This record gives sequence, structure tokens and C-alpha cells, in this order.
Amino acid sequence: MYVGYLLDKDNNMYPNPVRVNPGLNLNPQNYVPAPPQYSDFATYHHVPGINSDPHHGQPGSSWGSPYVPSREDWHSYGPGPATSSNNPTQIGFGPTDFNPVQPPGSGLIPPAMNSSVPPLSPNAQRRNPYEWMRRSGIPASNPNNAMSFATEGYVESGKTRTKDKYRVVYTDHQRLELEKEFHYSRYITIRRKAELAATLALTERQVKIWFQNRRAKERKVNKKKMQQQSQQASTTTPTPPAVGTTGVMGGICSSSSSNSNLVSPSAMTIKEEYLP
DNA sequence: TTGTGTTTTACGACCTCC
DNA sequence: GGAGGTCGTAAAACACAA
Repeated sequence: MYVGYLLDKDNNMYPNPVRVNPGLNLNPQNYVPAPPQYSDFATYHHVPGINSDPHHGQPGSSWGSPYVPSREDWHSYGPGPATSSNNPTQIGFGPTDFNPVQPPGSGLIPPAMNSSVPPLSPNAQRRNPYEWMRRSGIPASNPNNAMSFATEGYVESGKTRTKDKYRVVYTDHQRLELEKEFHYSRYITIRRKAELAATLALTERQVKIWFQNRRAKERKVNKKKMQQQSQQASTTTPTPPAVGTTGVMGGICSSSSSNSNLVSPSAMTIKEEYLP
């Protein structure tokens, strides 16, 4: 859904048939050549080199079959319309932006490992690490400074939340990777969190909070959908609300179970899978 | 532009689990 | 007690109509 939003927002973002350049966001240490990804999300592979996680690629894990959205949810990862960047303000993830062979120090190495270079921003290959900040939609407090703006940094600097706003806007790439991970599993493991944080040049805290916020968003969306459906049910038929329209509780309960009611087919998959 | 509504990061409070 | 969960909320960033 959210990925769909991202991609709806900019269909040009990931025009490549394969997932965003596998080497783009990988530490040389982490990098393991990735198989083609997102040709079918059911066989989705995570950021390469990190699927050693117990719940990754392990059918018999406690998660059972991990959240597997319908293929439709991920069709947009396929070769998108190779439209030109009509909107100059959009961050392009086109082939030029994701040139597999990027110049040294162009952002290939995440700042987690090399803090002197920008993170995996769509414009990571820009020579000037701050040049892309001037683009529309890219705030001055960009994720390049995620480490410094993130909690640790601002706490150390003595800034308070109200005094100095520190919120950063994650790059589309960071969000996409997080979304992909979220689609794979609503809850991230410690190991996976560390890997993702390093890969995306975020702190583990940021990753954790992003997942928390993402689950909250999902609950909110599901709640809204359930309300809409219950309204429709009440207006169309005099029968009581259908089973599953649990109202607020549906949104409050664990997102991995009841929260996935009445949403996309993929979410319903979750519900069925995680029901006791 | 500007006003307004929505979304996105980030936090604190509180709770549960180990 | 620490880690991580939800919930509520603040505020920046963003979208969009007027």
C-alpha cells in the first residue's frame, strides 16, 4: 500500500525491472549479489546478505509464512512505465540515478560505514553531497545527517524536541526499503533491524520507530476501512455489522492479526496466517 | 502565495515480557 | 530493569484547493 503510494507518487522512481540496484545500498562488507527481486514478492529477498535472519526464508519459522502480499501489491516493482521525469521535483530513481557503477564516494557506501558521504538517497551519486538537498522535497535536515539529527545526536547536543526540531525526511529509497521489509514482516527482528539500519544509514532506533509508526499507520488505515465498511453495511442492509467489523478493537489489537482485517487481500493473508 | 488538511518522523507515557 | 510494544501527540514536510 505504502509502496504503492510511493510508486504512485512517482512512477518513475523505480523503472528498472529489478529491484533498486542491489549494490546501491550495500556496504561492501554486506554485499552479496542479489537475485532478481520483486519479480514475485512471494519470493521476495531482502537486502542481500541479510537473509540469514531466522525468519527470512525459513518457511517453518514462528512467523510461519511471512506476510506475503499479493503479487498485485508489488507489480509496481516491475518495469514501470519508462516515462521521462515530467516532474522535475520528483526524485528520480531512474537508471541514471541508480547507475550500478557509481563513482567512489558517491553514496554507495552508507554513512553508517562512511559518514562522510550521503546515505542512499536517490541522488546519492551527486558529487556534492549537499547538492541534492536543494531539490524540492528534500529538506535541509536531510537524512544525510540522520545520524547527527537522530536521537543520539540531538540528545548529546542538548537540544530539546520543542526547541530544535530535528525531524528528518527519509529518502524515497530508505522508505522503500523499509516498506519492503514491512511487507515482509510487520515486526522486525533485532538482527534485521541492525542490518537495515546499517544498510540505510539510519539508526536502529529510527528503524524501530519507523516500524512502530508504520504499524500505527496500518492500524489507522484498517480502522478507517472498517468504519467505512460498517457504514456501508448499515446503509445497504438492515443486518447487523458483519463479522470482523470489530470497530475500534480491530484497530487496537495486534496488527499482525486482527488489524489486517478487511484490507487488501494481502493483509487478509496475514490475518489468516497469524490467526491461532 | 496562502490557508488548510494530511502524512511523516520522533518522542513520552504506559504496558508487557523476559 | 531493559527492550520493545501500543497509544497519543507535536511539529515538520507535503499536497492541494482557493
